[in-house]
Amino acid sequence: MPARKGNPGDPTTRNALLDAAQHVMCTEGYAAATTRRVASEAGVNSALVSYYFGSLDGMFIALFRRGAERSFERLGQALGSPQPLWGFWDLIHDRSNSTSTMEFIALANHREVIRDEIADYSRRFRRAQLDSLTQVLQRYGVDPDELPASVVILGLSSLSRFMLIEEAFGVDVGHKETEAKVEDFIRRLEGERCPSPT
Amino acid sequence: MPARKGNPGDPTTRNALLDAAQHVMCTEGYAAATTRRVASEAGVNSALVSYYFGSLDGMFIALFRRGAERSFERLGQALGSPQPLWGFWDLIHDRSNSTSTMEFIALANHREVIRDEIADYSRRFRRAQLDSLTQVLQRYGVDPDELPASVVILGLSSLSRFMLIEEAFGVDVGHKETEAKVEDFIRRLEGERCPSPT
DNA sequence: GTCTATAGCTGGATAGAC
DNA sequence: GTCTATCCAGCTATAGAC
Repeated sequence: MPARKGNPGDPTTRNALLDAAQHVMCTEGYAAATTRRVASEAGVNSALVSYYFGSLDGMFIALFRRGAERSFERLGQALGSPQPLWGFWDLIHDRSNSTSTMEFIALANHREVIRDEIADYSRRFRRAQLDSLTQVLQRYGVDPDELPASVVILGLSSLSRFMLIEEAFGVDVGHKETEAKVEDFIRRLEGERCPSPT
Repeated sequence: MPARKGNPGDPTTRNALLDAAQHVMCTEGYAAATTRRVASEAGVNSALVSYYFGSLDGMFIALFRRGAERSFERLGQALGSPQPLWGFWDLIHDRSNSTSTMEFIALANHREVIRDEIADYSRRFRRAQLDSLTQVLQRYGVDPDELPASVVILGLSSLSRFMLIEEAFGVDVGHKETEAKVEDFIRRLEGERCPSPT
């Protein structure tokens, strides 16, 4: 189950390295996440990246997995809440995940191990979404021929990611209207958004 | 109007360099598009990258602009055709542009000049889409309060890009159904897709 | 225009001291 | 566990020959 090789070591330092890697990656792009840069951001020596993760690839995979596990947990919570559609929309519409996802996609373009990792995770994630939202929509009386759960999932996910990317560039033409339409749609099925009691 | 600096030089070599850059970028990621790698792919010496574009950034900008100009032309053709919605959908659903767009977005994350370039272009592109599709939808009798042109544009663009990215990873759960729904939507407004006479 | 050569960096990974 | 020191590879950009 380890990313590749590397030592168990001190989880504090290990996490500090992953935190640093995430930060550098999101603010300056994956190419800036070098061993030296990440280690210096974490306040430790660059040799520790090899020690903990075996290689840079190992570090990226460990980072991706950590994020994926967190996302998967949050997906479960969102879909199990009293307002699964609102929960889902809020989850994928979370800005903090978007940048890092984009970087991993670009990274995957030329690192095979990363690509495989993301593909696996995406399928698992999508399956969970489909299983859950199929039941939810049925409960709401939505005709699955008229509007399949897969279309709802892909529609919400893609709109959310697209707008987040554009906003990162300072482009937001038409976003207000589109967001309003999405929220109208959810509201019709699930009622007004209630603040989560957590 | 030049990207930055650089010499006019031989347009054949210049284009060969841009072609090579595009190829390397799409197949191995932007980080692989180094002066040496690109020049060697183009069959010339790496010093020519500096000669033609002044710097690597200059090369990326020149490459982006070349692609943007082509896309802008094609957008005009698509939106001016007898079936603007089909034309638009086919244009954005073109696989060959998707990879390169993704790389530029990632690149922009840590190269300011690239980010500015993309932001400018995106706004211009969106404006043209909005101006044109607003009229088209009106002609089709679509109520702009019910379904604003901006929502149609963002919806189609985001779905298309999202699915193309996923397919690049070998993930296509739910794509068939979603594509079918999109095409139903266009068909209702614009009729069966007619093969372009060109 | 296109080349060779090179200066000056920065990178990943590892050996070995502590 | 964490460090220093180091090897070697690869990069950008430029000077100058042809």
